[in-house]
Amino acid sequence: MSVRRHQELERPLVTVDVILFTIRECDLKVLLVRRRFEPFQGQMAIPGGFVLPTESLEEAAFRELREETGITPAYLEQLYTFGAPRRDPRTRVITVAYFALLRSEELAPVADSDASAVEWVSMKSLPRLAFDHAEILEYALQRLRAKLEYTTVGFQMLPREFTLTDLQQMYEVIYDRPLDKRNFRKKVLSLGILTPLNRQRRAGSHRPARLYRFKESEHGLLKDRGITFPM
Amino acid sequence: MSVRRHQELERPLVTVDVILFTIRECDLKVLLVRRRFEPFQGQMAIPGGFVLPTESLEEAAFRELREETGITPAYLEQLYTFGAPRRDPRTRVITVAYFALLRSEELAPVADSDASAVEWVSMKSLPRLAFDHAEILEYALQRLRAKLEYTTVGFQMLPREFTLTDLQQMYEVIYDRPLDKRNFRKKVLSLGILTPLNRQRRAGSHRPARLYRFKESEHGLLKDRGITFPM
DNA sequence: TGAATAGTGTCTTTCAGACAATATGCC
DNA sequence: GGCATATTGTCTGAAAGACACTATTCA
Repeated sequence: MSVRRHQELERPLVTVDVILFTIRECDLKVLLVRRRFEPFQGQMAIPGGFVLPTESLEEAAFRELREETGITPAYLEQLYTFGAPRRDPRTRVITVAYFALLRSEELAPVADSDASAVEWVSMKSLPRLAFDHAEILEYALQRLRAKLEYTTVGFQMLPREFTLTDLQQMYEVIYDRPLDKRNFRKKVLSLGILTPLNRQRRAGSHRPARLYRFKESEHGLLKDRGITFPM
Repeated sequence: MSVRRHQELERPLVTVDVILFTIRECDLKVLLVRRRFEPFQGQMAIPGGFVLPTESLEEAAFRELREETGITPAYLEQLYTFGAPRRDPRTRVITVAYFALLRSEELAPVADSDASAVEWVSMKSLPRLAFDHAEILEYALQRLRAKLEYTTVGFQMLPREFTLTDLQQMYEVIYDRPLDKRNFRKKVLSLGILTPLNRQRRAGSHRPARLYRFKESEHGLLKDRGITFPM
């Protein structure tokens, strides 16, 4: 069929939503906005907005996140496209969802924008969400867990310098189960993706912990395989 | 921003394209259509079309495939959404690509529809493709290879009854490298997902091969893990 | 010296991967 | 018997997973 014939068809709206995760207070948090208008006024929703005519989908994702929250994520990838006919009660809206990670050190003073109040919400105590956003978030969590098993994207949620305990806690929080400390460290260190630093972090009246850095440059972040948590 | 404010924005067209793979003549084939109109007239393209106002994206994928080729695939999942601003020279078109598998026994007499001639093309000798379809196809092949490693979707491309050699050849063709026969059989049989039949296939002046069936019912096709080819 | 967290090694089991000889059916 | 494909088992090395004690700092 020609494009011409379809110029008159009802064109759907296309939006881009961004699910942004980070680790904070030993907990997995997602960034949500509170809706100021109907429908679903007052409920929380995944930040997002319309795709502009001249930008790519990924550009739209970066822009919306920046506009709504002032944040540029450390990692961003396309998640899935949601297009059930009645997912928005007003009109047909097809949403390309993106999945993003933020370093916990860059939590920034979440600027709340013109249109919405922005909040970090624990994945363990999600409120009722607008539209089909609960489903989208569930899917994003699945993706996060899956990706942690065979890539090193998880490091994008840690501060640049971290302890092995920080790292283990990140996995434990996301998998929601404890890991064996010895096996975890053996595994991580054997991967050769960490640079031990000659500094330590002191945090109370106990032995200080060595700090490490992720060898980012050598690893494509996307194509790297080799991590096979869990244990 | 309200939907209202954006009613006037240039809305993109949204199409659904379906990359349909099967195994045929010991080769991985993809279903393509020859374009009858500009742009890219005469070139081959991935079958697809516009999403109708009341159907879901997945419904659109099934419908387009049926309309253009008369085929209903054994497996279908969303692949990725392509939305670069100039990927269609005429207007902004965002394409939700789907990834589908067909049993080789159901190759059917590919009905060529009103608008296009349909062909099975070897993945080893792809012609120049319309739009960004070469990129989409490359991505689909990556996904197919990845999925074969940790799911059993591959069985959706085999006839219902097959020999272990059939199965091994499928993996070899898709991975484009030979596998060890003994290790392959050991691995596959240990998974317990095959039902050996009391029948054999005779194919020439040599020992006949035992036939097997995939235990489809017990396996969710999507959530099943456990296969870890390659060898 | 007690409290709190950091750091470390062994054993067992499982699985991937290398490798070659025998079995069966048809001509 | 000769040809062509089907079928089968052992060994080795690597990695997963279970498991508990010592080290360091500070109050």
